[in-house]
Amino acid sequence: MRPTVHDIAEAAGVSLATVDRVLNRRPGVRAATRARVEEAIGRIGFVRDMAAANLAKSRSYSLIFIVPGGDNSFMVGLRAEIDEAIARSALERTRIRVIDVPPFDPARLALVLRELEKDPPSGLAIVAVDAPEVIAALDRLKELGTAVVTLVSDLAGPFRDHFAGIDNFAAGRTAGTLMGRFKRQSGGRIAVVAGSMLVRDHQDRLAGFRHSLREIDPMVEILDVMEGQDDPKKVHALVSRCLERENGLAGIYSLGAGNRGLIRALKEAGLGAGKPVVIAHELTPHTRQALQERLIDAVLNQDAGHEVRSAIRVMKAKADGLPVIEAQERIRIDIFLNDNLP
Amino acid sequence: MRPTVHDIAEAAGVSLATVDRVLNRRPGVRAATRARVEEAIGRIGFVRDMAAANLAKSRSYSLIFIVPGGDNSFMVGLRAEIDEAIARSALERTRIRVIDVPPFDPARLALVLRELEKDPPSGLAIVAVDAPEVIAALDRLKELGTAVVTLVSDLAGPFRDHFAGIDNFAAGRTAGTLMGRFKRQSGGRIAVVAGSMLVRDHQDRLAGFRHSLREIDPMVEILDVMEGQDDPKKVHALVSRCLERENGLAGIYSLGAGNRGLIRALKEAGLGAGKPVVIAHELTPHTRQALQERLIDAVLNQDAGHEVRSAIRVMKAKADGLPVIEAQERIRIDIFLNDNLP
DNA sequence: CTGTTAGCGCGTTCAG
DNA sequence: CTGAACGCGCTAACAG
Repeated sequence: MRPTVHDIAEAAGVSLATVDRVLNRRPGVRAATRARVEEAIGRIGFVRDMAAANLAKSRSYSLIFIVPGGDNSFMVGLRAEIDEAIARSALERTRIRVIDVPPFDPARLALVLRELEKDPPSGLAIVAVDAPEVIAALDRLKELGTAVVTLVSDLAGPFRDHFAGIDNFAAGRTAGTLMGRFKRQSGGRIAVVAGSMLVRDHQDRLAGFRHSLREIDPMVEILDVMEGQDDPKKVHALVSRCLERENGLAGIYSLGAGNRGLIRALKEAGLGAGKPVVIAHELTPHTRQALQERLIDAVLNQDAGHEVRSAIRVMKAKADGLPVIEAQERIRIDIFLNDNLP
Repeated sequence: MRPTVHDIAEAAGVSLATVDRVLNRRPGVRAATRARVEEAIGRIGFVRDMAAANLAKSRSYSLIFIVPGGDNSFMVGLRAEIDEAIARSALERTRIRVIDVPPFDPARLALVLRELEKDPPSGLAIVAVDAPEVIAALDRLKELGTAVVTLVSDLAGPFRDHFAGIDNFAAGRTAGTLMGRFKRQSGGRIAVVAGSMLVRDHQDRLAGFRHSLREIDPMVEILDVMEGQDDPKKVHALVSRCLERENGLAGIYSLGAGNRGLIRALKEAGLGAGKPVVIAHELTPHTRQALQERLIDAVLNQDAGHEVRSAIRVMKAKADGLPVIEAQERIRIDIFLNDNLP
């Protein structure tokens, strides 16, 4: 049988209340008594039963997710994963709420965060935009005791407790290597489609891609980045024009969203055997089908379900001051070919 | 506030004990009463607090892992992950025990399983060997109420509740596609090293590999499989001889363990630019370094830590008759290049 | 068949 | 500064 608070009390010759005060680092215990209790805790190897503690506190974690709205397939999938987590949350003393914000709107985001200060949640997971007012607001929430987790897009610095997302530089490097090795011959021109060069994820991916592709194949020519704003229509227009202009394109790297437009452009171009090697990000119904039809050669993915579950685990752990299992919370860069689709 | 058993009792006009009997499907309740209680449960939307229930029961899950001994790097890593889980298990009302068995020894395995019948654990995770006596023993344990999870190597059929491992056929297909696309020119001879063609994982991987590689490059010639018994020394001898004999080998697929031997043979051969494309399984310290030194081109991996944690979650859930989150328990086929190493 | 009561391990009053 | 007593949501004896 595992030792309990009673055992500590007995071993230290004090009462339960005193043990509790020591355990929860509350004032009102003489230093000597405290030392005695702590010694007893160490000696008998006590570990607190968090389940029982939470029951006694009737603690219920209030967790908030802030995600950008819009019809971006990836974000839609992310929302779906959060909804599933909400469905399960009743079982787990957890109240999860989602707040939608317009994409790429720091002012609005900061406003929402200020609102939260009135009733600070135990945890906040946020698809962050890198702006001073956002960082300031997060900082204040942290002061108020909220555990802050950045989701998908990171924000370097001390204003967050954890990042639930992938290493985008490594993802770009991986795409570069795959591109270099999938091409049938060295050299050639490579097109790159991004959402916007203003967000860090996309910058990092591009930098990684350039780096590793040039290393593998110095002869390659990487064309100017096309920015499609993650909008299928814009991406379609850009890629169509590019395919017309550039005869015999060797490859296309789509590092943002809006892949529906890319796929449509590829189909319309009706390329044959010499089709460019295409690498895209995020497994959605569209990219999945394109992979099966061999229109896309590889998809790099971040598992939104894993990100959401991980964010929840981390927020709870941080709220309780508990350690997290690093390996479990590492979000992998998934590589999908037509052969290993889930 | 969430409804509790008290609320049910009040709503149904019965006592707590009766509610408890209904909730736990225990006998001793008239059908009519039972119906009333069930109606009330549905009406007020009650969900049982498992943490409180487990506390009251002072339930503690006893979980057993059975893994083959030996110095195979992958299995060593698996054991390490189990040990970490054991270190955490004190916090989670879980007693985890590991039993080592000699590898590939069905008789011994069956014996160990028979021993367990005396005091059936709540859950059993086993790296299974596909043999009738093993299956029979597992079947009996299931009868006794043990949740059975196969680990790494599956056993098709109803004698297990869950498989914590990868789809090896898909893994082989993925390796085949990577091989076909990483080769600089079509055709050529490909060597395959396996542990033993008697285990299912290896059969499946080979079949998948053949399938997809032939589809991508029909001109390729796949040499006879070399069986190295997952033993570095044997693998080294086999590969060395093969490299000597086969001048200008286009690729090597190592679908088993013992990669230390493969790597040593590659180094000794001192191949230059025309070195074969090498694809191996399982990320270990050795394969990781070989990937960094560009001796190996890609490593397919199953995350042992994920497998262990997943097995534990599933055993607990099955023991409680709770549902599992399928997506969370799916073990991915990780693809590692030099760019995305964790 | 049904109800009463005493805990499970911990947190939190409210007296001393 | 310290201790006794009650309750969190649920289970399990033991009565009725």
